Amino acid sequence: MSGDEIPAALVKRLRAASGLSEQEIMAIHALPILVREYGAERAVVSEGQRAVECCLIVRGFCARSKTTSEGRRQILSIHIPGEIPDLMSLHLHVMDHDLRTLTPCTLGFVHHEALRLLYRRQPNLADLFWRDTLIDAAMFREWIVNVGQRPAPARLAHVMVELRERLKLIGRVEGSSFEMPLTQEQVGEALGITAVHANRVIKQLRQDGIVDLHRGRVDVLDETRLLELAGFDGRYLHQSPAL
DNA sequence: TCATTAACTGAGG
DNA sequence: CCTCAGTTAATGA
Repeated sequence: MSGDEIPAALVKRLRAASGLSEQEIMAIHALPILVREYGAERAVVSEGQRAVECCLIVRGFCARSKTTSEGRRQILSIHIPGEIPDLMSLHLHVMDHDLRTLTPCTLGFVHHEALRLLYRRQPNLADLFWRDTLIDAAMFREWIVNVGQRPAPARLAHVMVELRERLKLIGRVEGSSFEMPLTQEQVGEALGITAVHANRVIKQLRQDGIVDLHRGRVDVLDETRLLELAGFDGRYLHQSPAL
């Protein structure tokens, strides 16, 4: 990871939300960030822990999840480079869920104090992070509808389309194809189904000629039918600035 | 280790 | 009777 490229995806995302001044970009690049490497399926912060730093994803995919007393794990959200999944720990110090890696990851850690200082010096950035947190909450609402009300194929389709829209912000969609490097076990955890059933659903979408999930990549075969199946309405992502 | 598939089971419409 | 989904187990990449 070369020099000041650590917050590159973060800057891209914030830029997509609204303009960033040179000063604000410099302030982000000046953040003291401690970089650590993680393997796949590693705990970053766990429920009950007291967080003193926030985690910026530099490379790889992470997820927030909770595990029931019976040991069933539900993925609550998937996170991509440029995102700070545990921004809330700045105000809610004790974690109420787990943050873990899905794939091998490069993670950047910023102490809460450094973020507070940034907020004081760049109030516009504080607004942007606040906005980010609200969109995060909107994604949770959509996730609940997804897992609670959609049939499994539509659930998978919806997760795929949302992921694609977010990957677009950091320039990581290539034509009709994008990364979704989850194992079928992890797909099952996201959709609330077993890995075996996740396999059936993936197979069905492939056979129906809608979408192919293969070796951590999604290939969209039929955009129209994918959107229709997902019942996707991107309003909740609040990406279009002029509305 | 992960993905795939079959066979069986039961819930529910 | 049909669809959806969990369990178990075998097998392939």
